[in-house]
Amino acid sequence: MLLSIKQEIAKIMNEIGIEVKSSDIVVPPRAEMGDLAFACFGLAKIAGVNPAEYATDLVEKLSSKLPGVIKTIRATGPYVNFDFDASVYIKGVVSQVLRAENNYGASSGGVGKSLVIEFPSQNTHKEFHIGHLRNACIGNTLVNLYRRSGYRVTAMNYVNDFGAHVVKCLWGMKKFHDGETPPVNAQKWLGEIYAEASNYIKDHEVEVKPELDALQKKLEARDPEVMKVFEETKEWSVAGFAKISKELGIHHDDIIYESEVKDAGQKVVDDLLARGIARIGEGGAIIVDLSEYGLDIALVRKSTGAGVYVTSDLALAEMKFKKYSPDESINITAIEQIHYFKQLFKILELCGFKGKMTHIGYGLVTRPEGKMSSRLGNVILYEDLRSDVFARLETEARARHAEWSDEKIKNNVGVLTDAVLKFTMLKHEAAKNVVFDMKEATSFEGFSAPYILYAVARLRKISRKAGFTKRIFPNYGALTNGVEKKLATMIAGWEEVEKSAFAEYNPSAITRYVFDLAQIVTEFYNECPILKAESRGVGAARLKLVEAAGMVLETALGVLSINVVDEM
RNA sequence: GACCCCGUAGUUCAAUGGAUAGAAUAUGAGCCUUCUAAGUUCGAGAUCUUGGUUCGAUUCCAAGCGGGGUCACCA
Repeated sequence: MLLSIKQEIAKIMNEIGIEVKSSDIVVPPRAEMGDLAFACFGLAKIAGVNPAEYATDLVEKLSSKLPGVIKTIRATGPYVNFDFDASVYIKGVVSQVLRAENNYGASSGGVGKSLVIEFPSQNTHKEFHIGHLRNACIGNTLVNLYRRSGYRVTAMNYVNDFGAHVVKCLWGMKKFHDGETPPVNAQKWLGEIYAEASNYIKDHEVEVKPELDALQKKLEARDPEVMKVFEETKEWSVAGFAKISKELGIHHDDIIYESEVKDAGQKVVDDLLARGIARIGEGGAIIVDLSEYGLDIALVRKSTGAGVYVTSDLALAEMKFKKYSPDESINITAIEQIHYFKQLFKILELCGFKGKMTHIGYGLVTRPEGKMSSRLGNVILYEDLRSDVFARLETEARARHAEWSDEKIKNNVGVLTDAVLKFTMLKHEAAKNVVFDMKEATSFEGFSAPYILYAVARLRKISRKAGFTKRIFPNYGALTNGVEKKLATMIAGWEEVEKSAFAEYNPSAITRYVFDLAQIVTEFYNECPILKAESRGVGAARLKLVEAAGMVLETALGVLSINVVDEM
């Protein structure tokens, strides 16, 4: 509604020869400036008149042509301000949202286009840590955003199951945990062993290197005894990841293992060499010199003949483009790989790949306490974080709801835990670091998931209790509080928030919006009674606003893959 | 050394070439016979420095200072 009003005003202005875009018409910073505003500086300059005069003039030209929803138009200095008829406007917003339901804000810009998005691309035999969690949250949100705008999306996971990390893990298992029975969460156990081994190796590199090299050779030679352990442990990781994916709402359409593309990658390197894109560098290693593009030199094969990360990535890209011919390919990784991806994309471009390739880098996630355990170093495991959050929220919930069954506590707190984790991972722009402060994240105050879910729970409660009002004719004309219009504008703002979050690959725009909306919902909750409204018509109209607000809140949270609860 | 990113209330984050730079926390003072006080109202508090472009710069440009990251055999 808000967007269409802007478009309509822009269209009317275009018709009388004034060149503006709908995005030039904005919601002004303060309510007394009206519901929409247009700044005349630019046009006044072109016309060679002073902006205030231009504004006065424009008001005169437009006043007879405006759509019905605009009650008044006035010049305030160099600005033109538009005021809405609250009744027409609120009714318009509410009916548009309730008609579109969860599709409110979705578009069809991507129909006919396709996209591959690769995340979180964790390794087997290693931990699923807090960084993977952030990766998955960003990935989920982007997948949802692309699908909502009509793209055919292939969510892909590229899992590295073959490399030095596997050797370290298997070595550590033999050295420190030989003969032990793995716990229920064997995936997590492997990750811990990897971290343990990795830390140990760092301090004892010289003495253990021969053992590691020997094990690597055996693995590469597919020694039956080593392969047996490798296959078994890989399966533990894979099964564990599947469980986590389910828990987080990740659905991958395709999972590729590095071992499947490793050999093909070497062929790509041969091809690069044959085409003169790559050449032989120091010590016989194969390199691609990208210094003319300001990207230094990329190593694509070690002097030993072994592949490196980019070797397999090149083959993966080839496979991706061949299989899905995407219009865009997106990779989500930690931000320090930004240079690596610039190199990879440049090499692909030199090979003739034409599709758009995007890398989205995210910043570090840490906890304020710093190191958690000497054995794990700074690694924060997803499972550990999750159970910490769960325990904290469970205490709260039990204190508030002594009558709730264990089952109910478990379900309710489970949803809340998931929401806390996801919201915290997405609250800042991807490229920025996040400090996971337990107290802040699980707090029910401020910029947090519980605050928002609480607002949703309250809205749902009103809807349940006010069922009878549904038969009453809503009296939008009697909504004169001001908060109602404010809420309508915030609800209507979702259309543009979704568009910009999508255009800028920025899930944090959604977390902020959801919080802003929850705040106004809470203000509305306090200011505008429904069950005890001045009249039944007012109550009915407000109930419509409650339903529309709830719909948009749940839609926006849904884009973030966050579920809601009925009660808190 | 080169390249990339960043610098906004005590702290964590927003925003915009334009109206009085928004929130959250922390801090001070209030509000529960009222649809859940896991809430809410009010107060105080910030654009690293110096130049430049502009009618207008926190935003764009340059330099400096400060922080982070990367720069062929690591993933």
